[in-house]
Amino acid sequence: MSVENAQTLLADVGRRIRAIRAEQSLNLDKLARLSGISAPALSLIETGKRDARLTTLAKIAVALRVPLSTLLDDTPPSPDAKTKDASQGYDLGDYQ
Amino acid sequence: MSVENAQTLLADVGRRIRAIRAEQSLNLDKLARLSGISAPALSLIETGKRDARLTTLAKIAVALRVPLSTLLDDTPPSPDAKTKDASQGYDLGDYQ
DNA sequence: TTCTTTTTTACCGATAACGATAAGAACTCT
DNA sequence: AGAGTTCTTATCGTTATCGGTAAAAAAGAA
Repeated sequence: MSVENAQTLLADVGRRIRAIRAEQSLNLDKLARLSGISAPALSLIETGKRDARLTTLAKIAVALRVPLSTLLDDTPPSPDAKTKDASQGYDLGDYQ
Repeated sequence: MSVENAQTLLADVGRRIRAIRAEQSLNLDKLARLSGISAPALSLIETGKRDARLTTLAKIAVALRVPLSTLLDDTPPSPDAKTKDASQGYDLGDYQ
C-alpha cells in the first residue's frame, strides 16, 4: 500500500464518518459522548489526519449504529439495498 | 463498546486474517514481506493481542488481495438472507 | 528422538494515538 | 457589530503501535 493510498483511505473513511454523523444531526461533542472518543480526536479522524485504531473505529461505528464496514465501504452495496435513509438503513437485529 | 467486545473484535479480525493467510499458504514471514508489517506484529494482530491501525489493516488486506471489509466482515446479511448467526455481532447496548 | 520450520514472546527505540484542556478559527444568527 | 455554536488546532502526559532483533516455544517431518 502506497503512501498516497493510505492518505486517500484515511480521508475517505473520515468523509464517510462525517457524512453519517451529519445525517443523524450529531455534532462532534455528541458523537464524542456517544462513542467515548474525544471531539478533537474525532475531528482529526474525520479530516483524515489521524490513523485510528480498529477499536476506535468500532466505537464510532457502534455510536453511529452502522456496521464497521460501512465506514470503510470498499465493497459494492448489497444488490437490493434501496433505502437511502441511514437512520434506519440497518436493522439492529443484524448485529445481535 | 465494552472491553469484552473490543477483545472479541480483535480476536475475530485476527482469526479472519489467519484463515485467509492459511488459504493462500503464506507463512508469517511471507505475509510480512508482502505487507511491510513485521512478522511479530502480524502474530500479535492475528492472535488478537494488538489493536492495529487502519492503515496497517489496509496493508494486510492489500497483501492478501481481499477487500478491507473482508477482514472485518461485520456486513449485515442482505434483507432477504435472514439466517440467524449468533457468532456474529457486537453488543450495541453498552454505549451511553 | 533430532532436525527444521513456524510461530510466539520479549525487549528496545521511535513514532503515533488518545484524552484532556484550552485556544483559535469559521460560521450563523440577531 | 456581537454572541453563540461548531469545528479545528495546539500542547501535554500516558499509553500503545510498530519495526527490528533475538530468543523461546510450538509444530512438523524424517
